[in-house]
Amino acid sequence: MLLMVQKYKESIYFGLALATLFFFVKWIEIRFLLYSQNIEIYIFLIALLFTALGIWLANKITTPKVQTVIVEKEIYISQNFPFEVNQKEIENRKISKRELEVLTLIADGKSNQEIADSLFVSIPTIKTHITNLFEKLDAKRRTQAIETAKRLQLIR
Amino acid sequence: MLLMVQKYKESIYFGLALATLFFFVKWIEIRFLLYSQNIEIYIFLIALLFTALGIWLANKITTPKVQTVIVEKEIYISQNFPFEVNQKEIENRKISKRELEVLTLIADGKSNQEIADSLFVSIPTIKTHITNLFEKLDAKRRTQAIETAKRLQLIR
DNA sequence: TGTAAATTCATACTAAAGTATGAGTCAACT
DNA sequence: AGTTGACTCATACTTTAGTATGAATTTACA
Repeated sequence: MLLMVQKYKESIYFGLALATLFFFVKWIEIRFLLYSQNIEIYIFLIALLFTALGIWLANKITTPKVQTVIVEKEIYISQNFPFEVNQKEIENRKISKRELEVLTLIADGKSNQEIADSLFVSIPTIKTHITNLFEKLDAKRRTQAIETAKRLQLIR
Repeated sequence: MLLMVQKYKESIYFGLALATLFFFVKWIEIRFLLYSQNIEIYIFLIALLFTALGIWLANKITTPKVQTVIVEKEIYISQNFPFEVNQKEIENRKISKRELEVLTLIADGKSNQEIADSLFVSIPTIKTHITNLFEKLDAKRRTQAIETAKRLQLIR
């Protein structure tokens, strides 16, 4: 929407510039046609003028290339008092509710058997959840998953 | 140095384009002067052509506009402020220096292999340490050992 | 109503963790 | 010099964890 307004604006500029230059051109035309019949010089001057106009236009119109600079901002976490679950991170990593439950139980030091019993599901189910968790947390082991999850404030 | 070569190159481009367009212009001139005496249309076409040339040239010559966008990437660092090792508990449970090292690495999510590599000892040695740790921490698994150790403030 | 995501389960397998037992080395202490 | 505790290593074994693959079911949602 804004982009269209921008382009429209540039068109107006172009129109105005064209009009202004046309009058200027007319003036030159009169002078040259009066003093000289050398049409080539006349054309050359117009060419120069409109080349300049084109360059000016191009600089006006062209959208700047976007260079993204990533600045790493360190966020220090005080683990104790104001504990708040990093919901954003959980959503970003698409960790489901069930997976989060499993993750919490892993961090409590529970075995797969114990987790399965707690959630009234089978061990293969727990294993599937854990495998998916490892993927989402870039972890290779449950201990690593715990470390990452706590660092990211996904769990207490 | 290279920039001058670059500019020189662009000048050649400009010259060639100018020459080419001049011949083109001549051709249009002949056609239009033959079929029409309307000099305004002729000028308008030239204006358009050289505006286009200008735009093309500008894109060739000018250094691209760069808009720098700074994106802050959040890095979470658990800087647990008032952390103090519960030395008394460590002594009570007779956890040795080496065992504490191993415990810390376990909590970092390291595998036995990685821990062994870090401490320049063999895997069986690490296993022995861990077995002793489990005894001293009343833990059955490394995850449980982590949970207990953190709860007792033995490690960060 | 179809479809995508979440949840569940299974089987078969490999890899890693954990257990049990025994033993050697070394430094500190008596 | 002998004892003790910490640290080391090994071998053999069991158990648990983790991987791969496929599939059924439920649920939320356009």
